[in-house]
Amino acid sequence: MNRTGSTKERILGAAETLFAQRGFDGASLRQLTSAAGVNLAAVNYHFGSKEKLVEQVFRRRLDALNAQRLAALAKVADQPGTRLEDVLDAFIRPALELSHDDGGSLFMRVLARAFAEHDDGLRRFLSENYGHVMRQFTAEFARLLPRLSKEELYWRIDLVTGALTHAMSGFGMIQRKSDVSERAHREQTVQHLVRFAAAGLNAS
Amino acid sequence: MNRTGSTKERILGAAETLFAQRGFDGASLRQLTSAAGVNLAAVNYHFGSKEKLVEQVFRRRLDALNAQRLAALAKVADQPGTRLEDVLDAFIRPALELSHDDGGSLFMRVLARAFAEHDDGLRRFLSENYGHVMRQFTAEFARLLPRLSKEELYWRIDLVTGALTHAMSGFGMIQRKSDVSERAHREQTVQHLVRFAAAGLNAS
DNA sequence: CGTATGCTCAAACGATCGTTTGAACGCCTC
DNA sequence: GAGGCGTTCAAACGATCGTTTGAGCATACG
Repeated sequence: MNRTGSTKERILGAAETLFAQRGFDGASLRQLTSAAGVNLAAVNYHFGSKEKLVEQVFRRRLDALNAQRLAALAKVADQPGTRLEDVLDAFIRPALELSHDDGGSLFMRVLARAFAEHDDGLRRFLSENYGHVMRQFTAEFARLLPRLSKEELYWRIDLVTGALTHAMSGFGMIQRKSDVSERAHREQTVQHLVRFAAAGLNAS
Repeated sequence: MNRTGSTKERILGAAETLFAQRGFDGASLRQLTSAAGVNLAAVNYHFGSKEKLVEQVFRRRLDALNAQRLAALAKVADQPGTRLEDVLDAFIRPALELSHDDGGSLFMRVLARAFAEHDDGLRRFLSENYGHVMRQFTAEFARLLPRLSKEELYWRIDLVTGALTHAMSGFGMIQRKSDVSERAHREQTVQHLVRFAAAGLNAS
């Protein structure tokens, strides 16, 4: 039972953890408020409904993630010397850093769940609020891979996204060894992903 | 309301559809039995519980899928002329053919959900029943990619699995165009995936 | 014909769900 | 000190959940 921060922050933290562990349906408001150390009614008082709480859980992390992604992209986009790996790094690294923040790795599982849920309302929310980020990255990929048709490019970006989501959300078999620092492990992960994705995007 | 087949088959079909659409928690037995055109109590009578029904939904598709995968692998494994693309084809094509069968594409969404759920019981079930398939493919990949360390190989197979799951479960932006037959579209999809995955596995 | 057996049915069980309510509380301002 | 305001609280709301029950039905076998 978490006792630090405001009621809203405690709820958001507990929601992230429990949504990751049990899913949006599986985590009840009673479990959630109990873990947060707040009253059951606090969720509806502060957020209006469970659904709006889900939105705020996303907003808190994704606003920061996509700001970092766009800042990293801005440094390499439309530059003459930019390599494919640089753009991929701008796309991948902020996500991995988030997933190693406090509770951030749990959030990546929440995100993966959201993809799997296929919930139209949630997809619309994600598309409306963060679609422009994917569009900017796609434009830069198109610049660096001019020989790919638009359809082929979409396909491959989609496959990269799948590999990314899968890896970041903890599906993977790979675990950090005890003799490797977390920083070093994250760096290895970024490089594995960038190398794999660059090769895939560049294929034949 | 489906009226074809036995009660058990009708339940399995409706369960697959509703689990894909609403998730394991989100789909209630009342919705499910109503869609199947059977009595509410039929699920507990024929399957024992909702959880065991979930298991049977998996078993029905995965038994066939993995048998096809192993048969395809057996034709190319341990052969001198085998290319990486041949093994990937054996891994990818049966899954895509399943996902274009009647209701099969829904099942791939169920499978993606199961991954996202991180449910330990379900993961143990999948590992116990179908882990040997992944081990056989991994051994063949290791034979064809001798320069990769074991850790690197695991990493890349994991990323391939992520791209595969993502693509097959309908997350993708790519839709079949009306002037392309389903057979042709599936063939294109297989080739996109195999090319992307082969390049990724072979990276630097 | 009588009676097992396999299955289906409507009805109900207790539990848990998201949400709402109205009283009580702490704190600031007047 | 009185009153307003944002917040928290226990309690209850109706709805829906997975599961169980026992009667009723059909078919098969002696």
